[in-house]
Amino acid sequence: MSCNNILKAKGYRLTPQRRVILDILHHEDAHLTADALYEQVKDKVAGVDRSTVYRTLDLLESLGLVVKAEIHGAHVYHHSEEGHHHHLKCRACGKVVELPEEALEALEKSLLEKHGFAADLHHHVITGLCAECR
Amino acid sequence: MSCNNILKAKGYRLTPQRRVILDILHHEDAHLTADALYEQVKDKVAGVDRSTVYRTLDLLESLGLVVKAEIHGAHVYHHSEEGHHHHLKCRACGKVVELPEEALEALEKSLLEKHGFAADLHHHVITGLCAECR
DNA sequence: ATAGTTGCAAACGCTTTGCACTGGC
DNA sequence: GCCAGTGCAAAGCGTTTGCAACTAT
Repeated sequence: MSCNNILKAKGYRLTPQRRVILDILHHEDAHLTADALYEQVKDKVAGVDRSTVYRTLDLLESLGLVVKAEIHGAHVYHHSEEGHHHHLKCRACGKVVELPEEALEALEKSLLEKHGFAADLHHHVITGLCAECR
Repeated sequence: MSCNNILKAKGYRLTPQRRVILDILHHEDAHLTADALYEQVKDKVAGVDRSTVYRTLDLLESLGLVVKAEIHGAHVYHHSEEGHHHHLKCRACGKVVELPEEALEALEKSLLEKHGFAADLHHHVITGLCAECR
């Protein structure tokens, strides 16, 4: 089911602003900050307000359509359809490398077995130095 | 060498404010927010300002005497003498469980071998559900 | 003496809020 | 027509800054 239909099915309205925000999030691979998203929305919908972007992101996150993560104190948003994965962020060059979900499965399992802790390791960001910057 | 001496050795002054802040950080096991630290400092030094707490934390962090971490968008500070460790934070009850450094060593090693990525896994926070809240 | 350090007050950046108006359903 | 959703403006929060006064060395 498309995001649009999920919204409707839950009784939320499909406004032009939400349409555009969903559209951008789907065509954008990067992890957008609220501000970067606002800058793009602004070009397509005249007069949008930042608060609308924030409110929409909150809504989409609560519906599980968007994932919110944190990279160095900055909040980044990402649509959640493409399967879970993780990120390696280089603290020197800033490059972000994708990491498949399997990379953290062993850790997830051991935390559950040894500590009874069900970790949310679905969209994790790990900082460090990449191969080129070491 | 004590923190006090490290400060002096680098040409920084040992003011009453810094003395108190260092004292609290050493006698406090928890991870303090800047605000929580300020509240404690306030009781010992009349008229301290928040900016002094922030400036001192920045200084101590830059000297490596204090570690700054992030839990759900809140910055927490922690003195760095007690060896590296990690945290499991329960998203339901908020409880924070300590995790020994070894728990992430296997992951660190595999990231280095498979991706050439030297991860900063020294004070990591993992969110999830603890044993009681699952 | 003199640079490092402080308190004050003001500004900051990001995010949230209250409100009356608008527009999707 | 109803009520969810919007733009606007203002406030909120944690943090940073410029500056004149102070003080540890």
